[in-house]
Amino acid sequence: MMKDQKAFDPKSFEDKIFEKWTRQNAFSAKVNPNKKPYCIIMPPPNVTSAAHIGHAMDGTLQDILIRTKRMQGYETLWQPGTDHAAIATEYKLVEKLAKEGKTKESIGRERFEKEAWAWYDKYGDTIMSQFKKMGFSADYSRYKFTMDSTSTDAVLEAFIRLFNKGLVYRGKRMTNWCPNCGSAVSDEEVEYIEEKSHMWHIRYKFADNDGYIVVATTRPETLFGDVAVAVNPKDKRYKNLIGKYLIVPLVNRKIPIVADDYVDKDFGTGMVKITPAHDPNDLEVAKRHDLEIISVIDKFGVLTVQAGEFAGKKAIDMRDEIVEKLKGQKLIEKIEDYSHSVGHCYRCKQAIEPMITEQWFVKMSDLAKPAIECVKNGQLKIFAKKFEKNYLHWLENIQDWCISRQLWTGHRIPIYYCQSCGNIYTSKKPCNCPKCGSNNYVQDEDVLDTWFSSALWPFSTLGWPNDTPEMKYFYPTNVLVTGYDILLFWVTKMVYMGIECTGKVPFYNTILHGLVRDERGRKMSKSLGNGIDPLVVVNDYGADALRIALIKDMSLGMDSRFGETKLENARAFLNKLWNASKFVSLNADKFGYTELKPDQLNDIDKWILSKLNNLISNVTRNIDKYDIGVAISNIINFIWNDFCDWYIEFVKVDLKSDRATIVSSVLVNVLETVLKLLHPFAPFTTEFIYQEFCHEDLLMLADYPVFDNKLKYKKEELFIEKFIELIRNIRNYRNKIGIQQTEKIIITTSNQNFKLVEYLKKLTNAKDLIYEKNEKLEIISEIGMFGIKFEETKNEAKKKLYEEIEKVKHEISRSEGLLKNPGFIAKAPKTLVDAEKKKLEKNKELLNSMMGAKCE
RNA sequence: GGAAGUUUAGCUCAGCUGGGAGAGCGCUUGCCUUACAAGCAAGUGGUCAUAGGUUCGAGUCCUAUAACUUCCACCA
Repeated sequence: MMKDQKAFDPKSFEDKIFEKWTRQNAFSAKVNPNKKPYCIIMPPPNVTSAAHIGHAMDGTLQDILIRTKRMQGYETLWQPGTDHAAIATEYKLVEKLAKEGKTKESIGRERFEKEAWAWYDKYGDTIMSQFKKMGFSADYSRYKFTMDSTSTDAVLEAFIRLFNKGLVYRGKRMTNWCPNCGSAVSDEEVEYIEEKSHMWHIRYKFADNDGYIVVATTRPETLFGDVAVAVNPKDKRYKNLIGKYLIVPLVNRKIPIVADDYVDKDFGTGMVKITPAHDPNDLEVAKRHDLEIISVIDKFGVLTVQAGEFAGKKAIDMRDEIVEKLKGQKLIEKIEDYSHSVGHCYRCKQAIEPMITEQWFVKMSDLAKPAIECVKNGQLKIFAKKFEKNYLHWLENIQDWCISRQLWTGHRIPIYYCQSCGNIYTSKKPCNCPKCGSNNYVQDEDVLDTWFSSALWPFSTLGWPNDTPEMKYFYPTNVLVTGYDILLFWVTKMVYMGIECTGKVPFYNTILHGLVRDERGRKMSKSLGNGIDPLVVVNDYGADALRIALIKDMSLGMDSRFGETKLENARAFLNKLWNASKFVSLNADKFGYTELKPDQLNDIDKWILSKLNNLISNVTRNIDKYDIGVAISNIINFIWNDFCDWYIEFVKVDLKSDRATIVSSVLVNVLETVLKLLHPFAPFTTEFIYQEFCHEDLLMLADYPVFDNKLKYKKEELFIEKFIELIRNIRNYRNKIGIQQTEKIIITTSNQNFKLVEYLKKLTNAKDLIYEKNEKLEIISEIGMFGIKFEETKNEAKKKLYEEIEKVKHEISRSEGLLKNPGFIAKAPKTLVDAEKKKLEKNKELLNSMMGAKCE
């Protein structure tokens, strides 16, 4: 067991500990009216692939909160699940089928859906087993999936409610079309990428003479769809051209020159070709001028018959050929280099084609209002606060949400078209037309945007629309933890759908963390090959090291870097804890341990207990503020510095004395308390060590430590801090003058009342401490004057003393300057002025004694 | 074009409501001191991006500037 094991070896116990938790159902949540509920709904990872390091951080943060609250006596539910990610999954499935020489059409919708489910199950299982490896204490028995029956029921209910309220409508509008995915995508799913391209200046001849004008375009292949050329009405150059007609090159169609404010007369040539079928702005112009809409690119990105000889070929591939042809006809004025941003599908990275299609939309104006309000009035808080601006700005300017997707993966839209009477109706299950009773109906072919089901996730997982005990007890949930990158995609949707469907905000607090970048600060990506597999890390360093490395330097809303250095550091810390525990355990076996009795404690014991007590309040406060990185740093500093470097070193003295049982008891007490504080961060290691102390119960279900006023030993705490300073001074001093740490020295002091002799000797490696005044060198501390006996005076000693004197002199002049300043005396707080005066006095005394010390 | 964030030691980052610059890693020196060399002790290292301002006092508040990052919008 631990005592026989030289070093921390997480592989030897992690799986066993997890089994133990599982066997005791330690993760399971029940509706328990005797306890306060605390609930976190896990953001569902996409089933497109295994979990990555970002999920590891996201989950670690949630697990820390859940485990802390569980120990603090809340009934905690951490609700896990996964998301079907329609577009992304369909993309991967189609890719997979292509490798097998099939297409989705060739196997048909039914078989395709079967394939999809096999995929969902495979990755859902993979992700959950990864989460278990990382120690995430979610209630896996409640695993949900955005396509399972409960989620489907919620989706149908929500859709029908919105439809009946008139908040869902169908419209023929300009939408973002991904020719590669063969589907519309929402505004949020379009990613603008800066691309180097050209601006082609094309000549358009007049209909009635040989003259021409020049328009500039970045998309020459759309010219077949031109229905006008627009100029700004205020543009004097072209005023007399308005109303004249031009001929579209290559297709020889006659189009008018119109005037419209939309045109910027200073951009390009001040003339814009209007292609309403493939540009949202052009469409607006066309509407104003009652122009025809000519579609030249179809759903596959292929040119239509309108493109004449180019029809049937991919529009993007034909660009150069079209330009060549124009060149041949001397219709190209010039070609400029030009870089502009082009919309791309965020999944498949192909260029988006704006296209007029018929889609279903959710009307946003009414839904957005309460979602804005709840953040403004503080009902819903966003951490870090800076993101509230983004959130509000987004919702205040939101456009209607396109929710239909031309895919087979996802929830099929519950809309039916009666073939007999033309009625359009919605229903949870296929049913005869409610208007004419006909059974001749068809369901809409499209599926819903994945985010439609994700938007319902905080309550669909709890059983909504049914009035389940879970809904009553756990909803609204307490906190949502996710990356700031999906604040606008997802968080906003959950809020307005939550308020619309349940009348309540879905969660009170939102924590937004940053992205995990690689050690050099680069985004992790497949193309760079710098991605890190969490399971590989768990295998190499252990789950707890992974967790600590991920969150230690994290601050909310900021990207963080991650790599070997941090992992090694985290593992070193756990190894330190391991060895400290071994030390405590060995001594506990040898000397036993009891309840602490205050009258048996000396100043050093009180010091560590008081420090521990402070730690409890700091950690608790920081976790409540979601300063998770600060909280873990507090704990690490306490364990490594206060407990290991000082307290354990101090008590090595006591363990050889009749105080052995007393300090052994303090050691056990401090260790167990700190294990509890650390448990949410490093669950495996702490649980394992705790079990080594022969506990029947689980650490993860133990009571969380609370600040205890009785353990506040302010005086002793300060005194020992001074004592530690003294030891540091002596070590520093002897080091500077070249007496090695291993070499025994004799310390002298004039402080007859000094009681901590044995500790001082042990920690400075002194042979003896003798009472004697007027040493060659004096070390001043508030505890007294100490010196080191030398056989010879050394030059370094003189130098050192000189340096010290200079330092004190500097301090004196600083204090004097400050105290001479009338403004400071008048306006600074009294306590500060008094403290400064005291400091001055003390330093003057110190200087005197130093000047008195002689170096021969 | 609009907005937000960042800028502190060689590197990664802390620094709460303004009151003497911090940690870890790295580096230097000395140590296997019977829990731990994944360790111990000591040390080196910063005009807190720049310029102004408010204040008795500014890393901290205000105003500009610069660099980097991100989000939003997008003019053909």
